[in-house]
Amino acid sequence: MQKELNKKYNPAEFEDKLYSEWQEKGYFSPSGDKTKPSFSIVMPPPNITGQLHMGHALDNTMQDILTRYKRMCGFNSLWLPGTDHASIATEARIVEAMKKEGVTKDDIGREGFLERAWDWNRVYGGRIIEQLKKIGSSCDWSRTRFTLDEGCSAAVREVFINLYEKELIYRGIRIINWCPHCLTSISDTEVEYEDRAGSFWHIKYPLTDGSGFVYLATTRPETMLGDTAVAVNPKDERYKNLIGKTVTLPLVGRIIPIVADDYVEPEFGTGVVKITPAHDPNDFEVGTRHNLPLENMMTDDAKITDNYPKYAGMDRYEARKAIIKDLEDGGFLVKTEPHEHNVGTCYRCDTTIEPRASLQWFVKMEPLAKPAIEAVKSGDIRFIPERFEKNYLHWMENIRDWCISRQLWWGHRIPAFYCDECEELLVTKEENPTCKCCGKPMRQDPDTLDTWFSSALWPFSTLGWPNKTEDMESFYPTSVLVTAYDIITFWVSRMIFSGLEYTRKKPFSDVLIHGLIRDSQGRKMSKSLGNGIDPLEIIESYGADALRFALTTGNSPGNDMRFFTERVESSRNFANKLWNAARFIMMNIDETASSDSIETASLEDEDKWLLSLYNRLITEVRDNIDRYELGIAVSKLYDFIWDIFCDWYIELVKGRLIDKASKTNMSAQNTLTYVMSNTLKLLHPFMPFITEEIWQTLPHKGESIMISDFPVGNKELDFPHQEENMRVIIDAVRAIRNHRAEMNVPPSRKAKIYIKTDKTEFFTGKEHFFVRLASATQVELADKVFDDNSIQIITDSAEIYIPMSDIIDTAAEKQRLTKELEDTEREIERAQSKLDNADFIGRAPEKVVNAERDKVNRFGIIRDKVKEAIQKLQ
RNA sequence: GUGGGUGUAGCUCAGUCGGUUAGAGCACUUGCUUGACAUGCAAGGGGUCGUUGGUUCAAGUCCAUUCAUCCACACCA
Repeated sequence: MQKELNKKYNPAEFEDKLYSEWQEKGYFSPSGDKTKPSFSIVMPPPNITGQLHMGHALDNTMQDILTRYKRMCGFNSLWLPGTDHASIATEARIVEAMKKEGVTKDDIGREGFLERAWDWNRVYGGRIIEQLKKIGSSCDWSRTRFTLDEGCSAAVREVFINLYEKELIYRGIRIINWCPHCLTSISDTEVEYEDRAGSFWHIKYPLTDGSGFVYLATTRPETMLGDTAVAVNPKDERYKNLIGKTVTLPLVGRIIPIVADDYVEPEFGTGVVKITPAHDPNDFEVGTRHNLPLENMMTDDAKITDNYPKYAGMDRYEARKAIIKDLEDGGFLVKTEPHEHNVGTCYRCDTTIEPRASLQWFVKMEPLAKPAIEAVKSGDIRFIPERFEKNYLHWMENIRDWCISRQLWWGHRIPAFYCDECEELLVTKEENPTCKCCGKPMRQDPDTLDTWFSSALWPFSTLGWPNKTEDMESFYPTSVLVTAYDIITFWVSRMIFSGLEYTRKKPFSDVLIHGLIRDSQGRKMSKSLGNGIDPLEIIESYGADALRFALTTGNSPGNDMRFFTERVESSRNFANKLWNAARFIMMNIDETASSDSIETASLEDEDKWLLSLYNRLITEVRDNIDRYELGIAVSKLYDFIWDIFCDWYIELVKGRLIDKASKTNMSAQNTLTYVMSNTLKLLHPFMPFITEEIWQTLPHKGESIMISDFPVGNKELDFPHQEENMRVIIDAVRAIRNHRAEMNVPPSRKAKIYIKTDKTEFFTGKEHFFVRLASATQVELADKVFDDNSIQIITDSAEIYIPMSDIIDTAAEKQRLTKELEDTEREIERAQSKLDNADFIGRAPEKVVNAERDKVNRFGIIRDKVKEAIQKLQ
């Protein structure tokens, strides 16, 4: 034997060791065999700010299962890892850290800041990669990428310039979401809305001609400083005469027009709206239609500008109070009522965002969205589960232009240059361009790009695009993208339109969506709640295999899952079971036992039965994984290994194994070894470590289970007759155990059994099973009626008599038999009513009809025998 | 407001193309120092598949209705 398994299953002893062995041997890299089909996954790059959390653990476990499976199936397989610079999140963390040192961005300047950021990446970017290795991720680390590395940056510049030339990127003044804390614009997807209690302030603006007032209401009175009009609906009879007049803005004194616009709903509020084009997206639209000036009344950090000396420097909420007070004092405040409304907040820092007109770069979305919608509608790109297509399509179909410029330093700098002399704008790959008209050096745009701009290119920028690389050739489009549903709009949709636009190909064929891992009460795991469970701690206590198994079992695509430590425990117990089964095998086989083939000619029925079930398992597991039904695949493996292999097969053959002299000893050894070894292969994608450790210990050919061939279904291992035979035997054993348990007969109390059956061929030579598994002392087969003085156990294939009349309670036995008779009759009735139905006979498939006939027959036999048994008792 | 999910055993969840008597883990009851494993073995109890209707030979599964619950998107100043 190669080596022995430790008596105790202790994953910590071998998981890290095996991982480094795999890595050293280069198993994680693609085979490079071009004659084989390719399989590729790009890993959703974790942020360099991050620690591995349960979501990562699930996401990467799923990717690892698929990759290991495909690799074993012979595919030229690549799982490409990497990290994301996470522009805004990382910058915020660094600024925070600097604050503790009393340093600001301005103190150290752009260069100094970027130095710190790269240092940060060196420290924390590597950390998460080490954590990913802990869960067994078999990705090709030699291809590890970073969204801000040389290649990704080149791809970003290429795309930016290309889109600019196609006029799909433009620079302009639009309303954007401004975070006054992060001091940058953010995109619509990065805004989160929450309900907040607020007020509705009703105020009146005097008409300039002194003929009265217009009454309106607002939730943000401080923005009145930026009002450049008041609007009414053109169809609103009440206000028709006001259109074209002007009002004088209270507190400010500015004279502003009353305009007519359909946007105003007469039914809502007073039907009059104050228009603040620089601070509200809808007002901005109205302003554009009516050529209204933009009056920006706030600074970057949401304070009132110097244009309004009375309020200058006040924070927006302070200013609100002051303005309300002044309005009240001036008699302009009519009333205040409570009002709940949705407030947009920054997804990174939770600060209330400020809609703000600002000069930014945008991607024109409509032309890009069209093909992206088509690709999904046509089925070229498939979501699993399908329902997420709707989410995606809904978002794509209502998409607005994407604000991509950020007032941050950590990220891809926008490759646009300005000449301060002649206002020339140049978008170029050059690093220090000069102005075309005046020859002077140009100034680069200080802004960087939205972090998702580079993530959108991830499936191909990581493979070497825009260069025509071998990796692009072999692995693009990628096979499947695995991610959680909360990131479909942020990322998946942007990869789809980017891939289609720049590479003219879809970035991936399948999008496998999983849910979130919640805590045991169903809450999202979050830092603020402190309810997160650290996957690394779980691995330490239970092993990575147990964690992976727990995350996969009972999980189905798209659905959230609660995390219970008990579940990990039961997964660990399963690993322990497998470990001990392997130990048992090791103790009972010789060196000649073989794992790579099986000679079926000399096998016993129970061996063939096991092989037949194992063979079916192969097809089912393959089928389930191919359909991304990982949870189903894994539970089939669990059932087979625990119930079939351990609880039945091993128990069935113990006798043959112990008796080394028996003629059937060797065939039991071979079957055990063969099925165990190959079942390990089926399980390997799910539990890579324990399967490798055991496989290495068993007789095997080849270096590693990781690079062995995934089993293929084999017709020669189908043994329907033996399956039926063993079913009959197992049924009989169960029936005996059941009766004995119900009558509280301890296993130590052995008894003789007599079997009366038509199917003697099923029972002949199987007597020893009853001795071993059903507490029998002696088994007698005979086609005769046995003494009344015994209990009678009835299955569809036999009547079993156990002479124990002295210990049974006749009344209880009669009651039990009566209940059994009733149950049986109910089942017969149910099946018979189907068979009596001409439609059923006519329309149901023959197989189904025969199954029902068979049922009636089987239960009919049982019924008659039970009846007989009851009579005998009387 | 629009769209979507979920509702199955005490708890957490599976349930593939509509087709045997609806499953698992945990929990529970009973028995077992059976030579791999008490992280175990055997036996068992526990379900009107949220409600009501419909389609079908056949519904946990498909359709409609309604209740509960969760989420996404969009928002009226």
